[in-house]
Amino acid sequence: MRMSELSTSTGVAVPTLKFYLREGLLHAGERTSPNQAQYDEGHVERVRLVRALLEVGSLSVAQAAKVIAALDSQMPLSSVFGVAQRAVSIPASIATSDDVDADAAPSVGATLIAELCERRGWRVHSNNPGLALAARVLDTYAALGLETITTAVLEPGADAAQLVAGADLAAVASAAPDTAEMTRVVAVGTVLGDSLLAGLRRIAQEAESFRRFPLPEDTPAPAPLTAAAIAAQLDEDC
Amino acid sequence: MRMSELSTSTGVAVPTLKFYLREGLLHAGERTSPNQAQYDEGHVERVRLVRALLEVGSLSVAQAAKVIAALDSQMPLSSVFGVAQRAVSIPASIATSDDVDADAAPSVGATLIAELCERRGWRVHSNNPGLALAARVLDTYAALGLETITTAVLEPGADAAQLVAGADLAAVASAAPDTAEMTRVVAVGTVLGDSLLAGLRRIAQEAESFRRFPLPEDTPAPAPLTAAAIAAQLDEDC
DNA sequence: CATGAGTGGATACTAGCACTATCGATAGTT
DNA sequence: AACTATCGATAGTGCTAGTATCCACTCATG
Repeated sequence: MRMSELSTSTGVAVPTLKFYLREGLLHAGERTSPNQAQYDEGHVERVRLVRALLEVGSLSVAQAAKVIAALDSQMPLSSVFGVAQRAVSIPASIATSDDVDADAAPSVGATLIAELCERRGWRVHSNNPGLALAARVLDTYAALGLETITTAVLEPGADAAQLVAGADLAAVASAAPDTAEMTRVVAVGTVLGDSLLAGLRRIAQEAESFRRFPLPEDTPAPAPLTAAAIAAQLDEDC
Repeated sequence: MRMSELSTSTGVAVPTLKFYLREGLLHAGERTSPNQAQYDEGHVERVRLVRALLEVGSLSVAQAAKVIAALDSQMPLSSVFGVAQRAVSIPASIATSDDVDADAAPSVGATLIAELCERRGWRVHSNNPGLALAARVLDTYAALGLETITTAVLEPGADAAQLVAGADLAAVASAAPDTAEMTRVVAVGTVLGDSLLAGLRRIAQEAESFRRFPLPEDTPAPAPLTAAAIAAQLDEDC
């Protein structure tokens, strides 16, 4: 398979493929001569994976490159988990707000999260990116004077997280063991799982809101949901 | 309060504040003369909210502007919910993959999601952005040949979503009713909640992974977690 | 009341990101 | 031989989120 064929069969433009090659998102094809190469199904699959990470997982090219590198090197599964987790984390770097109290207290959020882990017996390394991510959100709630959200949401959120994490691990276990599929499940599941969960949350929010605040009976209930209606949404931007 | 004071008390540079004014993220100050204006606590709060949406919620300026506009207009709560939900949605626009079968079947993901809602009695409008978001992720799993993830994760994910959604609504209910705080809770909770959940998920994943695959007993267990260790992570980039 | 820092507003510029276009020297195809 | 396609390199594009600069003005201070 030549590059143009790779292009047409993935729907990605040739210059973009070259770009991915440069950036290490796509491994080089097999050389047949100094300036000619052959690509195969593996490349097609790889491109699809890359597009999934970029478009659906909304990773940056650099982040995706890290995930890809972790897949390619024969890393232990646990490391792939870590890399995938880290890839999705946010650049961070909130400017240390100058006016705020500078006493050495290590931020409300950090304390709450540490306590949460303690309470639940969650053993994690202190470099787990989720710790900082969650702590920052809680700090932000506090900074906005909305700690009411924290109290209402933290415990149920932890329950939910535990539930999903169990399923995540089950997904890994259900993959053909020892194969490359296993690492792909870890990477893809970790990266795209956030989006899936976010989507389900939005649906559940609206459903729950209808449950709690039923419409006045004269308002028409939302039309029953069809797959076609959802598919229609897939074709347009927001 | 003048602009420079607003700047120092929020840690945001003056030109950036001007930029936010231009983009409608920040309402104009009270004029005292043709080219002079006064700002107050409301502006400080607003800037903090904006920074939270941008940095922690990682919204774009345009998305944040929509959320802000929803807060400012006296919208019904339910609409604010919708706007906030929509603001977090992803640009979408996956190129309709040319090679894939073009029979009118409305995508695996859409079908799965529609069935899920049916099964659980979730009543939602078909324009709920979560529907397309979740459906797209499922489609991506399928396109990558990883429907094993779907089967392992969809139901627990829905359980988790229900749990969080309940808490989200409880958070709204716990805010002082009728005040502007309520709408702020909706907006902030919706936008930042995704990040919180993502963080908790990463923590739970690692904890669960330790639970399922205990370390060989010679490996040292991770050091017990302290708030300070988490706070340390907050200060660096990835 | 002069002076200099600060202000609002407009316009222009910048860095980073994810491509996209073009070029020259080959290589395969007809 | 003619023509298209390819590799690799370099340069350019469009978008986003700010920065920087300029201007006319104004306010606080000396």
